[in-house]
Amino acid sequence: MTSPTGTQAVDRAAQLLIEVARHRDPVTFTELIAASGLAKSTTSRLLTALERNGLVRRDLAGRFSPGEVFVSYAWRGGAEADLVSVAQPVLAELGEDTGETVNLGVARDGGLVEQIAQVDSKYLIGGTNWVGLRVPLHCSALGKALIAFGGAELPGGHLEQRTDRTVTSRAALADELTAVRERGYAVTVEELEPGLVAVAAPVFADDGIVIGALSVSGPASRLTTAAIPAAASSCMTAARSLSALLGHDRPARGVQPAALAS
Amino acid sequence: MTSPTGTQAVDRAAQLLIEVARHRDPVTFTELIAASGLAKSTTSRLLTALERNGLVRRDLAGRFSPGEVFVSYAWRGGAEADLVSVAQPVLAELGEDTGETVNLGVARDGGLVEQIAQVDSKYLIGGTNWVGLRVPLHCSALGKALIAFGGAELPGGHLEQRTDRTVTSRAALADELTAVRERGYAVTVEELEPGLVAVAAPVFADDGIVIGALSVSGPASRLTTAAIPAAASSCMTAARSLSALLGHDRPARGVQPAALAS
DNA sequence: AACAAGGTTCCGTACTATGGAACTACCGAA
DNA sequence: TTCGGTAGTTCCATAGTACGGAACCTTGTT
Repeated sequence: MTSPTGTQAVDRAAQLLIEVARHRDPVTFTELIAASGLAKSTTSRLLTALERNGLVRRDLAGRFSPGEVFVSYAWRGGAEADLVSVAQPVLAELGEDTGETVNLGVARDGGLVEQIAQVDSKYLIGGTNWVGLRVPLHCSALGKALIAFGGAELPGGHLEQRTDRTVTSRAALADELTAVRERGYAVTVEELEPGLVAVAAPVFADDGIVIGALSVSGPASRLTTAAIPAAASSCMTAARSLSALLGHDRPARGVQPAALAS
Repeated sequence: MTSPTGTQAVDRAAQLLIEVARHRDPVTFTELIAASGLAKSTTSRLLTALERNGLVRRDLAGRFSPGEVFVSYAWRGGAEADLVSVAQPVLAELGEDTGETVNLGVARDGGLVEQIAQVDSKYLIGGTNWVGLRVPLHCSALGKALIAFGGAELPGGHLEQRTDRTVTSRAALADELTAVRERGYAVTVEELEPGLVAVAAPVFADDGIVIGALSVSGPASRLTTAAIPAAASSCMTAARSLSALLGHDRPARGVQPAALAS
């Protein structure tokens, strides 16, 4: 059986590249032969081509890691820029849906979450521009969503009491995070700022790790206990579709290894 | 003229992929045709193959950005893990050369630099294990090297006075950074901790941005004014060879576009 | 020294990739 | 609405690239 695409060589090379990029540690030539099912000579030729183009790198022991092209993409922050641009339409739709301020947040060092994209509320009373703003993990909906699903770690030390409703007990927080995992979304009610209520849901990358969270924020007067479930539901749907755009739960990735060999 | 490598299709696809990965913004099909000099049909076929394998992504407007494989590599922190492993032999040699404690540092949020790899001093009096330790940019050699070459930004606000020799005036610091750029290396003499002297030089990624710095640290008794230039010179040499390993100043990257077309 | 494992190069053949042309889709203008 | 122009995909016969078995080289092991 042959693939009728007219790109056999490229498909094979791409699968080798993916095999290298997905592994955390360098991959050996032999492992690549096993994984692809290709002939030694073919594998050697393809890998040499990938190496020549800077897509893979060979260390002194002859093992392969992703090459300079990957490295400079990552250092440049390409993934985050990409996330913002891919997310934009999703944020817009969520904003349309709920009418409230919508934010995309990612974890930062030091137990903080930074808002990296925003859609403004349709109401006169709504959030200001929070892009670039960093808030603590433990008292923001974005932060709780990140921690609950493994996208961030709560730092040691004192948990700042931002308002009289801020949860500062680690035990209480742990219980709440369990609830977050069960529900699929996080809520903060006036824990960061009096009168501010938010819900958030996690965003997954294609390999299942959490890379950020999506939130809907508004005044306590609109996001009442009764209104929260609907907002949370929209938020979760949006987060899921953003995850899907990033390749999470993608049903089948191109050619399967078995189909590579003749 | 043809390349006698037996990998024409893979080379061409790799060049298309690189063109997409290098650009900060999405690239159009037409730009890719121009850049590669290939026929429309060939370009279309190759791009479809890359897309099918998750190496590029096509947005709604039909423009191309790096695909999920790049995104998840970057989010996973693959580049940093890679840096540590690529750097290890270079650090080891620098340690051998100078006998002092050698560190690799990268910029973190909040005006800090984190040491992510280390080789211990050969002497009994030397640095302890600093891996994971974060120190301020303005009073560490690593930090100054990073700021001077654009790899980090000095945060606003108060510059902490760690010792009586810490430079806390922004004007004085600016002057010193100019000197760092001219010399190619940074020095701190008892500015972070009494008795501790260090020199550092920047490490460049393949596209010329600064991703980290390499330092040599020791007690003031050994790293005297007279001994500093030699240590700094070794440090710069090591930093340059590490940069070279990362592809910086690589003379020619594989096949040139002109050679792609038949 | 002989062997084994890991990788590369060689070379004739088979079949994959090529690119011109035809085709489709979409857009803006008249 | 029709019309041209631009952007991109599919088709197909042909050329020539990529294939893989086997020979060969290199390095580490018994």
